[in-house]
Amino acid sequence: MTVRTRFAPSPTGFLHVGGLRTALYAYLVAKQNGGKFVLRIEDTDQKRTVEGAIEGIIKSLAWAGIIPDEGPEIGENGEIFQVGDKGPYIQSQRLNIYAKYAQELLEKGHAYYCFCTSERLEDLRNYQQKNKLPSGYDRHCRELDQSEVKSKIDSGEAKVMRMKMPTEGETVFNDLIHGEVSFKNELIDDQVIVKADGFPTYHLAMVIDDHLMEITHVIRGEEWLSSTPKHIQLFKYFGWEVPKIAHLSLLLNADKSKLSKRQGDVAVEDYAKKGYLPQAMVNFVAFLGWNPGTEQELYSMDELIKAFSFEKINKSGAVFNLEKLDWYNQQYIRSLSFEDLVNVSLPSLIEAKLVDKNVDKVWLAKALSLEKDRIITLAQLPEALNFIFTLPEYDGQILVWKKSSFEEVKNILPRLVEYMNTISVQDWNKEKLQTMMGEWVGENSFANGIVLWPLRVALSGQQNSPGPFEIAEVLGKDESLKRLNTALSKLK
RNA sequence: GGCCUCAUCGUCUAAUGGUUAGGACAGCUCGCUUUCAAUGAGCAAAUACGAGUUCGAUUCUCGUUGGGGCUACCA
Repeated sequence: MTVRTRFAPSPTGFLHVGGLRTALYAYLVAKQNGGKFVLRIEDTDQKRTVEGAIEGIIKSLAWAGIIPDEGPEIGENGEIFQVGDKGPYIQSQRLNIYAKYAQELLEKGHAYYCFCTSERLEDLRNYQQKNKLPSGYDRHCRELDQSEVKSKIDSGEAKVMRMKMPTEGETVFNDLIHGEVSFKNELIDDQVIVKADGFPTYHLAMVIDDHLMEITHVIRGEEWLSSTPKHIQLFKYFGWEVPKIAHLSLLLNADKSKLSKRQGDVAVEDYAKKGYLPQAMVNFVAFLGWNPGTEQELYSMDELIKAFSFEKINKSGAVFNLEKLDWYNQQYIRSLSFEDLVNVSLPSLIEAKLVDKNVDKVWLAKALSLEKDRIITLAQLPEALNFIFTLPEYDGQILVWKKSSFEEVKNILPRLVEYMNTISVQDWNKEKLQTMMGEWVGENSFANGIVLWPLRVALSGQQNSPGPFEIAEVLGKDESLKRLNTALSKLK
C-alpha cells in the first residue's frame, strides 16, 4: 500500500513554524516510503478564513523545499488550481460530500440533531464550572422523540448535528509516538459534527477526507490528542480503517509555554525575510523533537528523508531556540557557493540600493566573500557591506593602533601610501598585496599592527572590518588610494 | 476543576538495567591574530523529588511535584 501523508492547515494566516515542522515530518515520511504528500486546506470555519492565506502557506512550504504531490497550487497568473485525483483539496469545495456522509451517520443512528441554543449551552458551561463539575454537553437532545425532532425542523428551528459517543467502554489507540493511549468514552462529548450553517466541523471533515484521500499516516500536533477518540469513533461508525496516527509534541516559547506570536516571530515568512536560509530552517526545525542519534548536526533534505523515523521522535515539547537557528544559518551561509551567495543576496542588495541588477557578478562575489563568514543572516549583508560603497565618516584617532601612537601613524602612513602607489594594477589582488606588503613591513622592521591597523581602518573607515588586503582588492587601486589619502588628511 | 500528556546540562538532545552520563548551541578561559569574524585547546553545566523491583536504576513500576494540551456550532 502506498504511503500517503497530509498536511492540513486552516487558512487563517501565515504558515507557523510549528506547522512547518509538522508538514516537514509528514513530507519526510511520504518521501522516505516513495509515497505521496498531500496538502489539504481546512477552511470549514468561514469566519476565520483569511484572504491570501492559502497562497502564503503554499509559498512558505515551497520556500522550505516542501512541494506537495497533490493539493492546491499557484498558477502563473497567481490563480489557484488543484492537482491530484482525490480532490478537491479545499474543504469548502467538498460540502456535498460531507452532507452525504453526515446523513448516513444520522440514518444509522450514530448522530442526532441538537436544537440547544448557545445561551443554554453557555449556562450549562457556567454551571459546570461554578460547581467544578466535568464540563461537556449534557446530551439534552440525544433522546429527543422523532416527531418532536421533525416538528422542530419543520418550524425552522436552528439545529446542529452531534455524533453519539458510546456511554461506556473506552477508546484505545496506538499512537506512533506516544504508544497506547486510552480514554473513557463516557467522558467524551457528543461533538458537533455539522454546524448550524451546514458546514462540517473539523472532526467530521477530517475523518471523511483522510479516508477518501487514502491517508495512511495522520501526523499532527499534540493539541489533537484529546479529540482523537472522537475521530476513531467516527471511523468505526463509517466502517473505515483507522489510519496510523502520530501526535507531535508542541514547539515552546523560552518559558515553556506553547509557542506564540507574542514572544517572537512564528511565521515562516518572517524568517525568510530576516535572511534565514531555507536549508537552515529545515535542518533546525527537523531537529526540534527529533534526532537521528548520530553526532552529525547538518542534514540536507535528502539526508533527512533517509534518516527520519518515528522511533527517534521525542515525546516532550521543544523550546524554539533562536540561537541554534543562528548557528545553523551561519553554517549554511558559509557552505554556499559564490554563485548561490550572489543569487540569494542580490535582491536585498538591490533593495538597499547598493547595487543594481547589472552589477558585475564576479566582483560582487568577491565583495560578498568579505562578509560571508561574518554574518549570521542575509539581512545583515547590506549594512555589513555598506562601507565598500560609501566610506563611513570616522575620527582620525581610530587610525591609531592600540600599541602605537598618533605621531607614529602620522609618520608611517604617508610612506605606506607612497609605496602602495608603486604597486601595479595587475598586482592589485589580495595574495600579491599581502606578500608585497609583508616584505615592505619586514624591510622596515615594523610590527604588523603598526601598519596593518591604520591601513585597514583607512580602507574600511571602521574599527572592525575584514582584512586590509581583501578590502583593497575589492575596492581596486584607485579607490583604495583615494581612501588612504582621506586618512592622511585626517592626520594633520 | 475534569480528561489526556510530558519530565537528562540554561537550550536542543544521545545513551542504557552496570558509562568518568556523550554531542551540539549558548557561556567562560587560553591560544592564533592588525580589529571583528572564523578557528584551535580547555573549563563549567543535567538524569525533578520520594518509594518500590533489582546485586545494581537515569533507564522498569507506583506516587508526588512541576510543565503542557484539550475541555467551542475554532482548527
